[in-house]
Amino acid sequence: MPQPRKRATIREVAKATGLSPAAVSYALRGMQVSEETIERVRQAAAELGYEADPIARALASGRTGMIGLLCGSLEDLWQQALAVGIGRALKDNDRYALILDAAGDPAREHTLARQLRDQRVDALIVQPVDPAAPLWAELCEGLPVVSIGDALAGARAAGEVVFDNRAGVTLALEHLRQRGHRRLAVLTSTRASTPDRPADVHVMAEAARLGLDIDMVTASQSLGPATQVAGEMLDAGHRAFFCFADSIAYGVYAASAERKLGIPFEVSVMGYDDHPMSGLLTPGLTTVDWDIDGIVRAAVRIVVAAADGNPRRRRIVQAPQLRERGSVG
Amino acid sequence: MPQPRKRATIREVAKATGLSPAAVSYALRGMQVSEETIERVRQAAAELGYEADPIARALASGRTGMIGLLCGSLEDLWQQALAVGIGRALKDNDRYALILDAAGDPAREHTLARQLRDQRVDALIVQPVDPAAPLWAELCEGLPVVSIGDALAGARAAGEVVFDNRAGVTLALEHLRQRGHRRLAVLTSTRASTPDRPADVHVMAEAARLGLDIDMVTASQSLGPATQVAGEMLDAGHRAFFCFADSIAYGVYAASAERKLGIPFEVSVMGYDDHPMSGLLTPGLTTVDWDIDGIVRAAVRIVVAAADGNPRRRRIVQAPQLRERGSVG
DNA sequence: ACGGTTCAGTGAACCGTTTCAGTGAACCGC
DNA sequence: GCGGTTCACTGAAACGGTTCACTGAACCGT
Repeated sequence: MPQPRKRATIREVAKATGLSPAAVSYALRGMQVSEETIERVRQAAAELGYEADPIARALASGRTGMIGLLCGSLEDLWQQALAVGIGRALKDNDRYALILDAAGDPAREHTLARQLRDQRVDALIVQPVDPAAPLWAELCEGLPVVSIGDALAGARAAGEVVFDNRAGVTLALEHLRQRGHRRLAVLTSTRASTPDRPADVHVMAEAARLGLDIDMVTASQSLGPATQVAGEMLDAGHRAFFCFADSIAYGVYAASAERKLGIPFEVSVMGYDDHPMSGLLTPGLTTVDWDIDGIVRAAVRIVVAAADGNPRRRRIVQAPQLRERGSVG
Repeated sequence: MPQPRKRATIREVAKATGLSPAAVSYALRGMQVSEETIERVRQAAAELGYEADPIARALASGRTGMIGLLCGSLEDLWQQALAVGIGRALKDNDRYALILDAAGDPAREHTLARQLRDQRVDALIVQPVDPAAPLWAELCEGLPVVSIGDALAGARAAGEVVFDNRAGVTLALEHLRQRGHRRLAVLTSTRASTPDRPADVHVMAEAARLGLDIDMVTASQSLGPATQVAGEMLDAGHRAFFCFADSIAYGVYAASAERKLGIPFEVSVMGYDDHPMSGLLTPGLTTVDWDIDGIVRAAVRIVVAAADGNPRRRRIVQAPQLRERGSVG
């Protein structure tokens, strides 16, 4: 397709200043040239409306200045908030994010992760759907990867902001047990949709330890499907829910309302994440809070350092906090 | 940075098959070559693990297969939902989206829009913060642009999914008036933060027509700041709100709760958008529904056609619908 | 058997940068 | 005033594809 007005190239700037393209390239990045020449080049570039072509730059240099963000499942409101937060924080670091959505699908995660690498992102933040995939080891050599949520198995990640899901699950289940619930419906998320499902394993182990009788089923984090699944569990007689994402818990609210069942007197619900909307519901959703701002800050700090070539390999473990609001009777 | 295992290039595939690089390039895209050769090239490519480098491809051909999505303000839950929806719909069309967030800032919108063009996106979907910016005219020649929300002034857009904001505003204000409210606090969004603010103009005109006394102020769509602004208006004695985004209305809920003011008996709220969460609140948020699925479908259909080189220039006007749920007393 | 079309494939230019190796010239201490 | 650095800059080769203009062979009807 013919661009109507052709853009100025570096060669034209070179011609205009009587320098070589190489000198212009250096000047615009402030390397190896005299202050005076830099100024001259800047001026000429401004006059010609020249701006370096990011694609050509990426091809030649192998870097883009962008940071890839691969989300596990953007249906989830909490993950949406995380993505937006990371995007904003990166912007404050004069970087920008390429946001992609794996939609809870390991195969798609695989494809998109490679795609981001091929796009020459300087670093990658990933909230892995399948943290055990061999893919990560391959990616980690040659690209700094920061994982959020679960640690990447067998891969040298540049950083990790790990959720202590074991503690989070314990917190949630103990709370439910303390309130007298012995039989639970557990709605897990696509966030942990891999065969081994580390989070699910914790749930089963903890449930066993606490003597709880659980009925586990996977639910999507979008409201419609979550409501559907929650409804089925209600109809099956369940009255106490542990949802592995606040977004899923919202489905329990919706399904309960449809059936004229009141929360917390007839139905009890626990969430996981603490999305801002959870505090607005009536009653507020009791949930496990992961301090989203802290996660954003930590991940961005690590990833920006890594993208700049700073090798500090950090592992941050995020501690959960019970946020009691009244949805558990 | 040295890539540990170098990727195979097209020249290696050429060598392996005894063909020229050009022939391989054609073969992999199924042009001008015999079936037999195509098969041979495919096989060799698979064996070598060859995959075309998207950056080099973009530089040479000027296309990437990606579609840019420039959101007005991703703080807004509704716009988040829109972005996710568009991302998923594009995926179903074997395309993928590059999502960027203008954060309600026209200057940033300007920068990011050019950045997307420079990234060689095949087409652009934009939810303009400043639909009157001269930028759009410049972008539209050489790149198919589809706008959502407002039409782009003075630009030959490839398509438009326009919200009939005049009708939406009328619907909202008439509803409030009918319920007996004469004095309103209007919380507009950064979505319309340009000097002329077409949406704001509608509000003032309609308010004048209906004899309403309005007090208009801009609020951010994130919960914290929105709550802050709503609180100030409550403290100033306002008891009836028209919010130009459901996300802002959530702030009214929060601020009212803080002050122990009940909705709808002591405070009335109208939203604008209809985000799924609005139906979950108690009481449900009365709002103006824009049929987000329809918008997604329309925008994606147009943009995919445009990216494929199909020139049909469509303008779709979205009609609003009152979704009455009980937040207006 | 002949000019004219197709067909399958080639060679080289090109896309717009970056970067490596090198080149004078100026400058350094002694 | 001489070897050695540093400085400011240049030329050309990447980077990894696509595409334009051709070419030789096969095939066509007559």
